[in-house]
Amino acid sequence: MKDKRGRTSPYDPKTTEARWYEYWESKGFFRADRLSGHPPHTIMMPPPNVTGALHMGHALQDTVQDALTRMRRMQGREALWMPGKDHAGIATQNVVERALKEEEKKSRFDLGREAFIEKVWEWVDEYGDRILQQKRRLGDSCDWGRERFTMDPGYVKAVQTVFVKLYEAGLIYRGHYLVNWCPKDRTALSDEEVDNVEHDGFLWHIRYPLADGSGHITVATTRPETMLGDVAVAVNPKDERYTDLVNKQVELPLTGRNIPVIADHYVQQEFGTGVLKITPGHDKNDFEVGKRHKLEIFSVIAEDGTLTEECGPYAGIDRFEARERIVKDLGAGGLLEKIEPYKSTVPVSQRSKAIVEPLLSRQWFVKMKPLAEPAITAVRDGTIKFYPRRWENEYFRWLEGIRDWCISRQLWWGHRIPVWYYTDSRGEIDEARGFVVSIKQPKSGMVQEEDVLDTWFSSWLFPFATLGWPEEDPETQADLGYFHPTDVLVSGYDILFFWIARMIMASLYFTGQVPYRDIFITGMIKDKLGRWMSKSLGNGIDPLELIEEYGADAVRFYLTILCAQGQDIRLDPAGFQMGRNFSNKIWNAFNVFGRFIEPGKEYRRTRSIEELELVERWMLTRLAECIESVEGALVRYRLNEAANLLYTTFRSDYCDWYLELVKPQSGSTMSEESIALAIEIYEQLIQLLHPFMPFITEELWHRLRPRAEGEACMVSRWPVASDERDTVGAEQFTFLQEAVTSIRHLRSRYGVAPGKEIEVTLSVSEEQLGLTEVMIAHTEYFTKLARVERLHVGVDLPKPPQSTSTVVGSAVVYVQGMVDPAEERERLTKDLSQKEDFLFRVQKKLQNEKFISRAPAKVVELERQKEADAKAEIKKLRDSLAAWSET
RNA sequence: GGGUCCUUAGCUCAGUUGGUUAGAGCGCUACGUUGACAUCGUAGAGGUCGAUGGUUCGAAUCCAUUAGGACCCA
Repeated sequence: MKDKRGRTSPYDPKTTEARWYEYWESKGFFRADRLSGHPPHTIMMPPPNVTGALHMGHALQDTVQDALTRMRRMQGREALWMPGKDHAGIATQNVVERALKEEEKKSRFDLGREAFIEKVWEWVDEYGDRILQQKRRLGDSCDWGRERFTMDPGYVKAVQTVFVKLYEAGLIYRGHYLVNWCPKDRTALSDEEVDNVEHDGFLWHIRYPLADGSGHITVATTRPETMLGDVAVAVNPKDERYTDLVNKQVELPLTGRNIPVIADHYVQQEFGTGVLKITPGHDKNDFEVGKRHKLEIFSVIAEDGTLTEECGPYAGIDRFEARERIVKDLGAGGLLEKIEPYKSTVPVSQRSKAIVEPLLSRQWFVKMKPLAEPAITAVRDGTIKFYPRRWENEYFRWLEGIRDWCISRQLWWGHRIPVWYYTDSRGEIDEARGFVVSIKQPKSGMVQEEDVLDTWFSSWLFPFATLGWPEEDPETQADLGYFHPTDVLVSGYDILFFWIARMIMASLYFTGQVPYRDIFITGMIKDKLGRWMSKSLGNGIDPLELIEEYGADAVRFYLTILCAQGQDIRLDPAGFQMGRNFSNKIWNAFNVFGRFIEPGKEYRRTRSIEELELVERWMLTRLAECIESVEGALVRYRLNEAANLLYTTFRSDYCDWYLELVKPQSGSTMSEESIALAIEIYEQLIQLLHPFMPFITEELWHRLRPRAEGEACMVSRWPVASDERDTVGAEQFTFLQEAVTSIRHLRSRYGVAPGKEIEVTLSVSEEQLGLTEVMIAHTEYFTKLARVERLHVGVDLPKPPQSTSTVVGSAVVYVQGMVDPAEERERLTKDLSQKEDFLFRVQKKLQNEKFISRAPAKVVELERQKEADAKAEIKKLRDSLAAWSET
């Protein structure tokens, strides 16, 4: 650990991380076994997409999950962190299609369904594990032996069983509805997969001539290309401008078709001209209007986004090109009254970014209301709790307004819907004969539904499908019974509806249990400027590069520090230096006593707390308090608080004060007893840090003491806050700290050379009499920390000649040998006025009768104490100042 | 249009159920290589907690209004 100059070299994560990960895994520490006899603690990892690569969101969420898992494991729970990966229908299909095009210049249609799926499997086999390998670099302590893929045979069975059961319960139905259609991916989408994006468009005012030749009516629309599918124009029944025209016929331009003018309250009079074209085949609202008025439905846009055969001269043209042509043709016919700029929202596919087309098609749906109700109750009655609470509102809002879920996708990669159709003599599907819902082919000759299921239709089963459901053998039953319900789900709010809420519905319906009791919602990671990280912006930060540069522990620790109660995180990669610096500090601190450790020797403290040094008693007290606070922070999922507490305790308490005082003078060595306590405290601190920084703590834990084969920090027993405390000693030490700080302050102000030794007089007040002895006994502390050569302590000592002073509570610290009256007066005057301001505020409070009568006694007592302290300090300051005025 | 969140030191952010003389990291200033650590230490500068009004003995924290920003839903 030393370089040529005899200096300790910085901590190098590369030499430890891979080694310890292999060690843990080879010892089976990640495995969770229900026969252990320990109470379980389960976390389900949100399964990453097989196509994915590790990004900062994973790094953050895994850090949280791993910290919770490791802490619980150390606390004696049988901690299962269940890993898996998601087949991610569209995403994966797209990736493989792209690869196919690049490598073989082929489309999936060139290969055909079977061969294409074969290709996808090859791809999954080759690259699917990449992200899970990357997660190992972070130190994730998941039970890899249980890893599940949402396309595993067992998982497939779970998905199909769920489909069949929901169908049999009347919760799945098939029907022709207007669905969100993505012309790019050529599949239906659920409402959740569609974003409404505002864009700058136009409002076209188009004249529809009246069939009787008595003029025209002007329609305002944002989508002229769909006019070919118009079946009516509509006005508001209250709109007097158009009352006469209702029930008349108008001629649909460019088609010659006659369509009626209808009255419907859906029409807003203020919008455009107050006349809407009704196109039930391509607009959800129009669809409803059409239903009310029993109008026909025309589809004029095909699945690929081009206009259909029925569109005459426009057939086969893409919808946006058709828009331009139609507008042009209308203009040429004198039917275009005006065009005005107009901001409207367009539905966009979250994945492909293509504009979604409402299209009439035959799809499969889940009736959600019956599933949603118990899920609402579970959160309402507190069975499930959100951290932070505010996400409950969002959850309720969605579930209370829930709409049926379109689960069929016109893709090839995914769970094929377990529905079978009869065929006719030519082998063609004969829909007229209906269908059979079944996992197995019900009859030879029957063919399976071509559509696959929405990816989320498999992910929503994750908490129980990964634990063996629906197998009924006793082994898996027992596992499910033991690990489910899980304890906490850690996830981002981006998949609150897609996944979190749906899991609750599925678990409740199929297992009768909630999937988890707590939901910890993390913030999302943004870039330095607050923008989402995305490939197209190129502003992503690769966690693996960060690990390479700073080490996994540093990355994890800094992410934990940032992870405050669901707030989004603006990430500045330079910030990870903090984590690295802290790692290094931990590493070097060990060296202070570590270099005196005799190999193979076991150091155990024999002294009781009464026999310890003042600083040791103080440190033990601080440690116990720290453990309590960390504990409290962790149960409330305040990981950032826990990390902060440990940071301060380690850095300022342990390193800056404790180690500075117990480390030996140059040339001498540390006593065995002293080493033993340093080890004891250090050991607990690194155990507490282990959940956040597993690698470095494991390494140091082994250097600390001789360890038996198979022991490890990660499976060591979590420290318990000890009763071995000395609050009186701790207070005395705190006073000493303040005195030292003020001496250092004076040294600094007077520019005293660091090596120069000084003489100090400490004048305490009568009430502090007890301190005198303690301070004298610890002159050495002053020497070590502030280079005080001689220390005089007494009650109300006079100001030594040629000295400067500062006030610490009701005590005065005089530092001899440095004097500058002007400087002194200035500083003391400033301190005095500050203190007087403070006293004024406190007294104002105390003079307020209402405060005395209404505030809790404890608070009043505290203020009284403040008043007394401030008065004592002011007195000392005045005295000092007076002494200066005399000279 | 409905809803949620954010606004605290130059920057990025913490701040339990209202009671601290409002904190951290980075940055900045001065000094410093004393046998753990310059990926460090010591000392320091820097904030009327977006604005206004209210509730309260007491407000960064609760309520209302308002300004700016982010997001979700329609």
